[in-house]
Amino acid sequence: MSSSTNLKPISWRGKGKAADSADVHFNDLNPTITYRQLHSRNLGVKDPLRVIALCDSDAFYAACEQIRLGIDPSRPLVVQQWDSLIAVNYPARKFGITRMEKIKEAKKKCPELVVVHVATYKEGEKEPGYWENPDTLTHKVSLDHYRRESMKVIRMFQEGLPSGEIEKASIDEAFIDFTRPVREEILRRYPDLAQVPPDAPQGPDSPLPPPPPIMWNDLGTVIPVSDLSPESSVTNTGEPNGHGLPDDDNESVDNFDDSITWHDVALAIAAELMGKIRRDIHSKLGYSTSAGIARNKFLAKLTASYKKPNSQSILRNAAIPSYLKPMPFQKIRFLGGKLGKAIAEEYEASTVGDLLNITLEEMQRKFGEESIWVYEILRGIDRSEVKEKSGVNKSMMAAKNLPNPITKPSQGPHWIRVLAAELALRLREAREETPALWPKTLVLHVRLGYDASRSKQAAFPFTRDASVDVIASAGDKLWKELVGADSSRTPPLKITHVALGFTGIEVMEAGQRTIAAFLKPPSTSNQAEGVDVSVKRKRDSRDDVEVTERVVVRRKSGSDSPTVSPDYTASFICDKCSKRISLPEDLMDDGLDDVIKEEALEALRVEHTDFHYAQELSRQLSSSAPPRKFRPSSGEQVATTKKKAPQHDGIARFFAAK
DNA sequence: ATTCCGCAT
DNA sequence: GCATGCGGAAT
Repeated sequence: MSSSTNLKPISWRGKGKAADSADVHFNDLNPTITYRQLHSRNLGVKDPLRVIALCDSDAFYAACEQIRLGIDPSRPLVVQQWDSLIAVNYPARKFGITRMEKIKEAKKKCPELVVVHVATYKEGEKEPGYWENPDTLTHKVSLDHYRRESMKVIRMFQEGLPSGEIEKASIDEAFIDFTRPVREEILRRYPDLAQVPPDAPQGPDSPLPPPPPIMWNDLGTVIPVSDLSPESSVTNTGEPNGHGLPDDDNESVDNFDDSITWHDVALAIAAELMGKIRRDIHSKLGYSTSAGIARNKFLAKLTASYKKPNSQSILRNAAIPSYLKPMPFQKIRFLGGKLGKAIAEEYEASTVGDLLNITLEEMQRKFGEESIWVYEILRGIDRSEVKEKSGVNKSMMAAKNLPNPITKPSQGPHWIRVLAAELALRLREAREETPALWPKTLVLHVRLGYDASRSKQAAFPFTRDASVDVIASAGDKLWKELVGADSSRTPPLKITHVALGFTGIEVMEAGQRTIAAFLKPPSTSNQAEGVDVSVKRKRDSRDDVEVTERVVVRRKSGSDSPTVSPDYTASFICDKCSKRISLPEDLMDDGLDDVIKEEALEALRVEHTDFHYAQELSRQLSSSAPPRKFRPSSGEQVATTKKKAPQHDGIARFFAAK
């Protein structure tokens, strides 16, 4: 009722401004493709040959455990977290087992069910493990294994598609932009199309010749053009199907061969490529996947759920209207929540078809300007791009609900230590992949009693060896600031949730990365020893310039006396800033090859020069964007910002000897 | 910077 | 539910 009035419209995801819906392009399901369009490279979301796929793993957590334990994939298996289930594989679904069910019930439905409890951190342990009887009072869930497996899958996408953009959308799914690889393949298969025929009536703007016929048979399930039954898209039969790929079958392979378009050819090629990668993933890693292939992200996502598990579905443009019409719109991404509910109530609607006669103006009046996004989605239009996200998250959080709430401030450090152990491990592993990964801040969240929650953040020291101790003590400090140390307080302390996390995690770019490549990775076996090079960033009040101090911290772990004055042999003096620029000292010990040192020094020199150049640019330029290599990876600009120096002004900063 | 919210898997 | 992750917005 009135609750729908003050609804915050969902965020506008498309880049551009709101479309004039007279933008015929997106409405045209059968555009004529010209040579110019085929040869063009940068049509973006308006590319008439755009092809996007969404590929996700079937019951991913369950599959992870099944593979880890070498269990026959046809056996019913669930993943348990405390008393409930967080994943149910397809064989188990056949017994009617669902998530959000108690293990008791599940076992009753299927006595031979394999139940695996998710790994947990035990207090004091540095690594998670699969313990006998994990207790929510003393243990903390670890999803590390799933993250690691997820990365393996993502890597296979990336390797299988050097020219395609990959957006990791969640732990078990990724969007893939096939537009470019498909175009390359079209030109490879039909080389004649590379040239505009001399007799083409309108030169490059002439339409392509008629497309070749398509053999869909092994490419996946083609969503039929005329099937109006909602059942087909909703039901999940959960066929027994642990084994081979592909299992796709087309009920109606061909009652549309005369209507084949070049976009269908593009879809078919994408399906071929997608199938190859999926088979590869299955044979190399063991995971079965499902994919949807269509002209944009939203349709790809919807299409992926057409048939699961272990299959792929293809949505031809011609089938879009009939596929969408009976679709319950609350299944659509971003319409699963409040907005979807409000719309359903407002118009007493449940399917996309029910909403098709609501005009744009009407919707905007009720739900705000931005509901054009909804209006378009209902018509199969989605202008959002596949944004390259290789899997390095911008934040990393470890959280714990406390069924047994903390009542005394002194209990904080215990859980903080557990969370810190997880963060340390995760950061270390992330850096095995991407050495040049640097978290900027550490945040501590706590929830008090019912609803109130507070958080506190602080800069995290720049250190390559972010050990449990470093993280935990930084966390403890935040805890003190947040909770205080006094155990006597007005409303008695009652903390039901603690979370510790890194934010602002960034990958160093080009020049910087070359340096990072030379950094010795922290010893994985014994990370308690070693030298931390941390840097304090301080503001110099006088001239508003950032100064840095180099701080060498020696960690405990028995043995050795602190080494304090490193011997800087490999260094140079920059004639621009007349600073001595040195290689990190830990590169200098353990008899590193001189040649390598030289290369590292050279990389450092290049990087340092780049740094000055970037500064130069940021001073001079105001209009044009800086070259990519000088931009922080997260996308904030360097050149256009008012700040005196780019955020990563440097590794130089960290390595410059005073 | 902090505190929310809402969305999603 | 739980454990995450993301982005936006109000303060």
